[in-house]
Amino acid sequence: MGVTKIENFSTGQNDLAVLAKALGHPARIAILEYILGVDHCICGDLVEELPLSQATVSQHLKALKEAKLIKGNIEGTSVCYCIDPITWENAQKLLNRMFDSYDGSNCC
Amino acid sequence: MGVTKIENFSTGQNDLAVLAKALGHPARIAILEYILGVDHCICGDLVEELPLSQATVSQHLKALKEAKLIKGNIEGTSVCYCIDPITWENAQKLLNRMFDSYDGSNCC
DNA sequence: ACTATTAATCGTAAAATTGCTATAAAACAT
DNA sequence: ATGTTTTATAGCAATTTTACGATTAATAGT
Repeated sequence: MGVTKIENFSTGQNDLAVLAKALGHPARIAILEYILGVDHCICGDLVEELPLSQATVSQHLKALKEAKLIKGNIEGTSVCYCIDPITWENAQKLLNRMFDSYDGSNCC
Repeated sequence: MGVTKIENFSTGQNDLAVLAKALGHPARIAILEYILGVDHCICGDLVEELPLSQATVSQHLKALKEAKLIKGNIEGTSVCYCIDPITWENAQKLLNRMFDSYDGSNCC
C-alpha cells in the first residue's frame, strides 16, 4: 500500500508522528540547524549551504512549512524563513511528555 | 530517486534524522506509548491493541528496534519488548539540544 | 512425534519520498 | 517594457515505505 492508516490512531499520536516525520530527514535537520544559527534566512542561503539543488531545498522547506516548524515571510523576490515559535514549543512539549513518561523499567 | 544522500550530512544530523524518522509514524508512536504504559509487552499484545495485522506490527517493531528505541528479549515462544534506556535518553538529549537552541527570534 | 502458539520473514501491490531538470510566477531594477 | 533575481511548481525516475496474506522458524505442551 504505502498509505498510512492515520484514521485509526489518536490525534495526539498523529500530531507527534507528523512532527517527527518532518524531522526525519538529515536535510531538514540541517535546514533547521542553519536557521537556528542565523535566526532567519532566505532559500538561496540554504541552497548555497546544502549539497542539494534549489528545487530539492524548496521541497524540504515546504515539508517543514507544512508541519509548521518554520514559517516564511515574503520579502520582495525572496522569502525569509524562520522558526515558528508556537509549533516549535509545542513539538518540544509533546516530545518531552512522551520521553519523560518513561520510568526506567526494563524488559522481562 | 527516493534515496537520501546521507553521506552529505553530518553524523549528528543523520543520527537525529534516524531517530525522528523512527518516530514518524502514528503506529510506532502508539507502540511506544503502549510500552511506556505497561513497561513491557509481547508482540501479540500490540497486535490486539493496534488496528494492524501481525505482519505490519512486526514490521514497525523492527523499525523501532533498528533505531534502538526499543529492544526485545526472547521469552519462550514470545518476545518481550521494552524501551531501550540508552537510546531513549540519548534521543531526548539530542532533540532537546536542538529545541533549546532556539532563542525566540522571529522572521525579518 | 505432533500440534499449537508466537513472531519474523517473504512476496506483493499501492503509495509516498527523494532528487533532479526544466519551467513558471512574482517582484525588482533598469 | 525588458531583463534579472528568487522561489515554487510540474514532471519524471528510482527508491522506500506501508500494509497485507501466506509462509517459515522456533519453542512449548501433549
